[in-house]
Amino acid sequence: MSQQKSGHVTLLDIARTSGFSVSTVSIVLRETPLSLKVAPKTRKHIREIAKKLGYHPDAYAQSLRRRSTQTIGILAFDLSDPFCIPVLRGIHQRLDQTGYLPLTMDAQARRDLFDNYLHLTLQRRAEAVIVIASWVFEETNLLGDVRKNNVPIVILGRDLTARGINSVLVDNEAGGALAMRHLRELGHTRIAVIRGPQQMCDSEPRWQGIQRVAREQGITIAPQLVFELPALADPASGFEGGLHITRQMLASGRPFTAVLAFDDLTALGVVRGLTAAGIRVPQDCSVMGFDDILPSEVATPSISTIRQPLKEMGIEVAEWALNGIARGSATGATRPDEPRLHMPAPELVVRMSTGPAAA
Amino acid sequence: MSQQKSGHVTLLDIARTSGFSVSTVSIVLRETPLSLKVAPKTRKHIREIAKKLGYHPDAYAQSLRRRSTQTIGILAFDLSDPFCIPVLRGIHQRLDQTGYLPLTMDAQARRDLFDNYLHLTLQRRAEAVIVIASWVFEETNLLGDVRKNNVPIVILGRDLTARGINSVLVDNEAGGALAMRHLRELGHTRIAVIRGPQQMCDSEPRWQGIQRVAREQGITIAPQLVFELPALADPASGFEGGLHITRQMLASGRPFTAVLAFDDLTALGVVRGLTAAGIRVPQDCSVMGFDDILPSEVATPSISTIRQPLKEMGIEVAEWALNGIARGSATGATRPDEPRLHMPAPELVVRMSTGPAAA
DNA sequence: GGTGTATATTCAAACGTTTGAATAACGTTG
DNA sequence: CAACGTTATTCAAACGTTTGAATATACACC
Repeated sequence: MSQQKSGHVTLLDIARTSGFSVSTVSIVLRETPLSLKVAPKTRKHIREIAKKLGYHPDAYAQSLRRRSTQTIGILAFDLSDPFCIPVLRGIHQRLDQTGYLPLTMDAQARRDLFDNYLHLTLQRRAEAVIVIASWVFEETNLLGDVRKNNVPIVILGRDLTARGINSVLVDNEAGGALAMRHLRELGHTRIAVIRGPQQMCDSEPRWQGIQRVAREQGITIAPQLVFELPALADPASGFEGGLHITRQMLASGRPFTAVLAFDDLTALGVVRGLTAAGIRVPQDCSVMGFDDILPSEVATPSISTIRQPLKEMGIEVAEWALNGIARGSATGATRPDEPRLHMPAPELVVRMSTGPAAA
Repeated sequence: MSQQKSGHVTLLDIARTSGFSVSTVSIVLRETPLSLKVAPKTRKHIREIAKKLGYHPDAYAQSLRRRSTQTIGILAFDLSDPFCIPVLRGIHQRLDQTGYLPLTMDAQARRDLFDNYLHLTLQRRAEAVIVIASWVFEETNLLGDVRKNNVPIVILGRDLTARGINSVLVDNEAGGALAMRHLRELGHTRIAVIRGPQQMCDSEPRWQGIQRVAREQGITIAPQLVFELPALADPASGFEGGLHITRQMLASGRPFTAVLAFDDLTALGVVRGLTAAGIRVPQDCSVMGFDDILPSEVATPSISTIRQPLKEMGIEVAEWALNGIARGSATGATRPDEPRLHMPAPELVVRMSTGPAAA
């Protein structure tokens, strides 16, 4: 049998077994133009041996030689956030057609891991970096090393165009507006709002959208019915937050017929709180979420929500990364274009948790 | 400025900038024993230049030279299956201490992608492969090439010891028994069971556990109240299945006070079906799930379920992978030990969806 | 002044590939 | 038969890194 040193089958193993040189073997297996000039019999022979030995070209050696790793680093801020998976799906879909391999890393909402993985990404010579950061994302010295090694970078979930980074994120203002308009059309006027945590960049624009529609529709949102989630790193904490705030709302005694929650998990917490108090959803009170994650769909009542086109956003961001790579190699240096911003419109998903305002 | 060819900062760049040789720079940056003999002034100087230039060692060149990639391939059958994330977390946790980088790939429940990624894993010279395959996982020619390249392989979610592969999976028999015993202790005797799809390896042992406890407790499960989910690739299809089967159950008119569902999504489908028919959970009918995924926790009523120690299983499987690597390098060839099987006990999680049997 | 030792730095080979240039073998042609 | 074209295969350098062996310098010792 072949006498490999590394335990892996190499071109040399095939060369020795077949009696041809390493070059010939490479040419045949890579199907270089030159391989057309190799006798068909030889080609067949070499390919058979490669298959029999279970040969797989060494991506490391190939990359070193070709000076391209065919890799794109994907840095997810927290994979357990249901937000991430559809985005990844979109990225994969776009990348699968290209031969680029996504190198996915999960920072688990930890700043130290995030920085760590960023270094790893550079070490692994990813040709571009995609950052998925829906949740808290303290500024890091991203720009420094990534720029120095002129690796194109794109971010999904935050607007960092101010830092010169191409960004894709949902149009949160439009989303807030969509949610508010839906409740208004159902006849609700006394609407409680649970805003997102201050630190989260999504919070403010959603609130702006809500207020805009309120103004347009000539209704006022009582300040006593506006609440704010506490800042917590754990994305699942929204549920507890929603539950807790609902208890407060009910205790205050102030009447309302609908709750507009910051996200789906918060909305699910609200449903729990209302149900515990004997208030039926949606007959007695409507509840509105944001994000459209799996639990909203399978809960009973299912949650009406605002859907982000996550998959499409993933495709878009992958496209940008590929563009960045293409541009980089074409000009030799990424010229500092005006950074681009893409804010796709979200979509209203009407389910069971919203209904006409009670008389 | 440095005149790199590849766009990346290399040792050569640092050497030229600092006036020392590539070797010296490498020795200093790698902090080899030899580096103790390099003048402190020189060391400092070199390190500063490296930092200033934003140098990151090229993992590809390193791996080639060191003949070790410090990479473990993780092949998830479907990342959107909530089952996967906690497992990944466990794997990460164990691996983070070791310097090994998990190379995670999502086969999206597609056979072709799975095979594809397996090849990629070998090309990328992963030193071990972890397969996470909770859902359908048709036999592939895994064994062939992976074995030929003597890469240790471990699987989580199926028992493949018969094929000589170390396997970790929850004790499904015990889980089924746990669920059944819980319902029995609440006084239920007329229990409907929704079995998993035939093709899924978890289905049979769970069913065995259920039957064992039924026998022990001297109750019989009416064959008319035993249903089976259809085989579908989409892990989220359990919800539809549960809903559909519930409608059948109700239509049949046969009385029952509890439903033991194959998994959580199925249970959520059952709740939807029952609620739609005006049957209250758990007052009129209890519902039991299996898996403990996020939706079960945040739905109202939350779902009583059987929790798999997914994170611990991830840690275990990572441990085995590391062992496999250590052993391989020690002996030069993996000797065909008796493959190991680890079946951790699951845990009962009592929530809101189960209660005393109605009189 | 030759030999030895400690200190500081560099040489050069190797890892597995790819690929432009070189070579060999074999007609064909002038 | 020498010069040339094809055709089929191999040489050798390079990618960026690591590292055992080699070298160079200084400094003492007998």
